[in-house]
Amino acid sequence: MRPTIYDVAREAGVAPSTVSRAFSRPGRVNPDTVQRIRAVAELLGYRTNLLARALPTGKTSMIALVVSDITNPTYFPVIRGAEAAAAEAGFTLLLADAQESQHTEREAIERTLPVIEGMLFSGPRLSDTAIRTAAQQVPVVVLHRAVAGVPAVVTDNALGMRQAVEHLASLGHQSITYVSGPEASWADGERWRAIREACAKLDMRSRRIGPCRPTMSGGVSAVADLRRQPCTAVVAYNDLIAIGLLRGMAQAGVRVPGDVSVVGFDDILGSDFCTPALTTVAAPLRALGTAAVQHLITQARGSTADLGPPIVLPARLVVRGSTAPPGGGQRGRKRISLV
Amino acid sequence: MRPTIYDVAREAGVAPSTVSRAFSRPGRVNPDTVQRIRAVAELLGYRTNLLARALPTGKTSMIALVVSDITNPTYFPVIRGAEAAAAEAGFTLLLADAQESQHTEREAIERTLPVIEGMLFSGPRLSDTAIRTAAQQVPVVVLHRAVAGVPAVVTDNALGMRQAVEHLASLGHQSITYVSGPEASWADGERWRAIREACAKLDMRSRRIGPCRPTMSGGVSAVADLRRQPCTAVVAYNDLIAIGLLRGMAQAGVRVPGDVSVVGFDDILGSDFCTPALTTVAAPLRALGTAAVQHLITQARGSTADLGPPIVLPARLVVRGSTAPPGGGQRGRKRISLV
DNA sequence: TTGAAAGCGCTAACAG
DNA sequence: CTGTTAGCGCTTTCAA
Repeated sequence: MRPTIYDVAREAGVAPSTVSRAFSRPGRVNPDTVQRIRAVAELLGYRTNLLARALPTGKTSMIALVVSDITNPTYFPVIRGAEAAAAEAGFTLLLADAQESQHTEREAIERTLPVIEGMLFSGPRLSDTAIRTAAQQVPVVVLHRAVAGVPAVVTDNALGMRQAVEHLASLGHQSITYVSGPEASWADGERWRAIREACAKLDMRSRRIGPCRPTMSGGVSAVADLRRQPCTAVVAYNDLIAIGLLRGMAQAGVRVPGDVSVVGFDDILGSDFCTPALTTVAAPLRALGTAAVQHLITQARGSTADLGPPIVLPARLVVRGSTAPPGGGQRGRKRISLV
Repeated sequence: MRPTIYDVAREAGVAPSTVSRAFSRPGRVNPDTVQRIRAVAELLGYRTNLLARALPTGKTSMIALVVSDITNPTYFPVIRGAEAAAAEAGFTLLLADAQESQHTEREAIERTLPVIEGMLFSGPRLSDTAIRTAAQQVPVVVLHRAVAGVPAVVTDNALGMRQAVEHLASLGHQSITYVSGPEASWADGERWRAIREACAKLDMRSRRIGPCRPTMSGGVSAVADLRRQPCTAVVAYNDLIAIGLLRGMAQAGVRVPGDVSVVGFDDILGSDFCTPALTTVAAPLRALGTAAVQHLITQARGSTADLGPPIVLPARLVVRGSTAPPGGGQRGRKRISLV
């Protein structure tokens, strides 16, 4: 059996409550006593049972991360960042996958709610109200999306897209086609708006096609649409779509970046494997995870819940091989980067 | 406040213990009473507090997955599979990252041990004895590695490598160079041995270079070694190395698969993005995760711990564009697959 | 089949 | 600063 505070108390010749104090608020105990208790505990291999502690206090040292679809490579860096930040703060991360289903997402909430001190939603499919309801029961932070009244951490989509547009402009492109993602997506709206505005400012034309499933095959099938109304530069909702475009174009004999330049969004793993390597707006995915966890823990432990506006993390353009001046033939090929 | 069994008991006009029974062993309660209790519970929005249940029973419905390095894309599908299987069985998954550090891995174990019903290790860096020690305290399943006396789920490395060798043989290659992974890796040993044996059987020569960090840059730097002793076919320890090789060779002006064929292992996300798309041994990553969780839960809930031999899951070769007959010049290019 | 009572390991008042 | 005394919400004997 695992030793308990009672075992330690007996060995150390103190009351159980003193042992408890020695671990939870060492300041309130005689330093010598703490020493002794620590020593005995060490000897016996005692470790406080977080579960038992949680019952009276409600402090479980656990937070849950609910991702809308664990299959989406975008979320992996987020998970990593969240895990790292949680571990650093002494928290354990529960991972739940909503599998793109509102029902499953609700289930996950119900199941973990009594066990956790806070909940992170990455790309939730839930309605704003559903999220607000959850937020009333437990501290919540939403990622990749802004929900009024709920703390959020998001990518600076506008900043990223502006850089993409400026990059294309500087290469000499006159117009941009945006291949949009899921219709209901908050991020999609933001990205498209940013492109339109940036184009307007630079006297470029902008056009939008889609919506398009945010997957590689979604991108492949968007190529047909794209060829119907040719253009020299396309920006995709995300990397998966962009890579699909690359694929589809290669098949169709369209050269990238010779005939058309392609820009992605996210900088997922693999966006530098493809040929040509993808020029893309790198979202601060890992940082999003860390920031969200920190925000959540502050909220959970801190007294006042002054949420403030969403935390916006900067995105930055990574120029690789898929963009070049219009009509540049093979010229862009040399840009393939090894990073 | 969340309703408790006491609230339900009062409303339903029964004793709290009866409510408890109604949920934990409905068989031992009058069906009508169960009905009534269920109804009241539903009405009040009661859900049993897993934490509180866990204290007296030790059944937390949680299992931990400790991955050696959450950064490694190989583990993504494993995590997915594990999460899915856990959720299906009504378990919640705790995720911990050992960050390639034995110390962190130990910490994770210590921290989660009292909270969980079982523990999964994916590619642990711990010694066999350390793992066995953990296995004495709580049900354990190890992935990607065989540890005597501890249940394990592994890839059929030999089967996979045999297919790779046969494929290369059928293309007409006479010898194979294996670019090995981390020295201490159990899987590396298995893979190299399988190649040697398969080559011997087919009258092919085999050679091994490395060890090599299992990363893309590891692969890039292995190219120098490779060029010192030219060959027509190379098999890499994993996809990351293989993709690095592709990169390094492209830079060095070596054509793949024209001048040399390359085969990877794992079939990670992105191995089909690269150019040429990588021929690789697809490890049953997702299945590994699911199987491990199922095995673990059986063990945790089942009475007798008859572990038996490791569960071995089949691997299969996925032929894409990076392999072709030796001296085939550009011939292989057409093989690029879209899948 | 049901109720009463004790306790899981820990914390949190409240005295001393 | 430390000991005593109640619980946290649930399960589990033990009687009835």
